[in-house]
Amino acid sequence: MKLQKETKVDERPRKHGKWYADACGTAFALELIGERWSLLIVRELMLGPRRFSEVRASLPGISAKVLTERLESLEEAGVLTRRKLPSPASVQVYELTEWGYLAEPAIQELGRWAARSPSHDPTLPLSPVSMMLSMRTMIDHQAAASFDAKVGLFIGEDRFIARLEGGMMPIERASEDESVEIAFHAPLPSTLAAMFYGKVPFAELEAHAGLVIEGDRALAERFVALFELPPKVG
Amino acid sequence: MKLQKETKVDERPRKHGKWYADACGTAFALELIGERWSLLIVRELMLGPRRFSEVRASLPGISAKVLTERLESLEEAGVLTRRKLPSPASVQVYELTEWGYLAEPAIQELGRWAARSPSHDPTLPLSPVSMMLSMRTMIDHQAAASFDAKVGLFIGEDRFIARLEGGMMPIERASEDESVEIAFHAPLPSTLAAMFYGKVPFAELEAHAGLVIEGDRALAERFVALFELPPKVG
DNA sequence: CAGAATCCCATTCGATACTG
DNA sequence: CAGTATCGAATGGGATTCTG
Repeated sequence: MKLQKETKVDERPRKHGKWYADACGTAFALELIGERWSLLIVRELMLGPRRFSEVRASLPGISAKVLTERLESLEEAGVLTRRKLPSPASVQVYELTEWGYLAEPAIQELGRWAARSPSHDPTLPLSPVSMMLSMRTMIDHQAAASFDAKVGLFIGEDRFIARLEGGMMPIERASEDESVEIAFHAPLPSTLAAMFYGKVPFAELEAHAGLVIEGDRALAERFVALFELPPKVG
Repeated sequence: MKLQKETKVDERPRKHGKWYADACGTAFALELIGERWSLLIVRELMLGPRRFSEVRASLPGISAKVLTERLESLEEAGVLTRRKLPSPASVQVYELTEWGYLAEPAIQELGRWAARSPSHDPTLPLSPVSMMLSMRTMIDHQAAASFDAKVGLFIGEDRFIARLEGGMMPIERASEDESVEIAFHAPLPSTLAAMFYGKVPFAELEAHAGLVIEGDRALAERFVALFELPPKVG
């Protein structure tokens, strides 16, 4: 109960709604997720609930303080909720709200746009979740329409399943040892990036990057061919 | 030439690429346009080149300093260029690059998403450009496919022409007294918002909000019916 | 591990004044 | 009009410490 600080009368201190007085939806979006790190936190939760330390580990450079603050304001904005997992686990996780999950197209469009910049550097590290989301962004829906498959994408400890069907490709964290038609095991997200976007041949990545492919290789080739980075401008 | 400041060795001070070390396109987008005000500046240029003072006037609360800084970093990022208009005018304007114009879908998706928030307040002021962009966002492309028209949208001093054709609706600033099939004159952007999104009847806005409609009113009704805000979540 | 609380410096912002 | 210069205040955010 500190009562000092008489230099400012503190009329409506902050909470969102402070930055831009603008009815434009874009401006309002920026009030909600326009602070540094906010949108990347949303991105990390896009494929399911995560714990504080998991989010922090995926965001190189964020401090505990800032992550705490951002999680608070995102919760307040209704983008995510904090939830206590059932009994035995009993661990706290952060999960997007229904509306929070609807931010995916916006995240994708931003990524698609930035990827077309002449100055985008794709050699930096990448989180497993952002690699998965980029695949959902860059998939050729036309070509994928005639391709049904269940594909395992295993990056280090992170295990995902992509269900390709009718041109759509939802991705979830793999519950357990689910059966898949093809499985890609990679030590790092960037290995998959080299394969899907760099079109580096399987053999090379298997020899030098620790890639392991299970299942029909011709099918794997067809799957990889579904993904392509948008053309640069200029 | 101040040479003090030995407290920091200043290795690679800034320039974009500083914030997030992340190959994810979304993260890179945030490096480029994630600073406060940046994306709104891009928005204001989305319908054509503008002068410093015009941008400033559309962004309530931005200071000259910050606008100058943002224009510089956006130019550096390749999002916009500064250009001197031909001879008689000889005035400086800022214009998006080809790639800068490609940001529109990202801006739209952010706006569409935010508009679905339960806490979005649509009663705040709105710039003419953001009203126009929102119309491009909220148009029902299905319904618009069978509707060809040239529509004038005149907000105070700002004059726009929307060319509805094949479900698309490019909007440009009106060059002069171009002929249109319908024209809406409104003193404020919010008047149009009330009409297109609030579905306030023409008569009421004509009586109390200074709305003036030229052309076939039945056609105008059909046109207005093409626009609708996305449903709130919840 | 998840976070709250402090400390404290660097950066950023906005207001104002000034200039070509 | 289109910025530049300066200054004080607010904010940001990293590091560290503490707690359940």
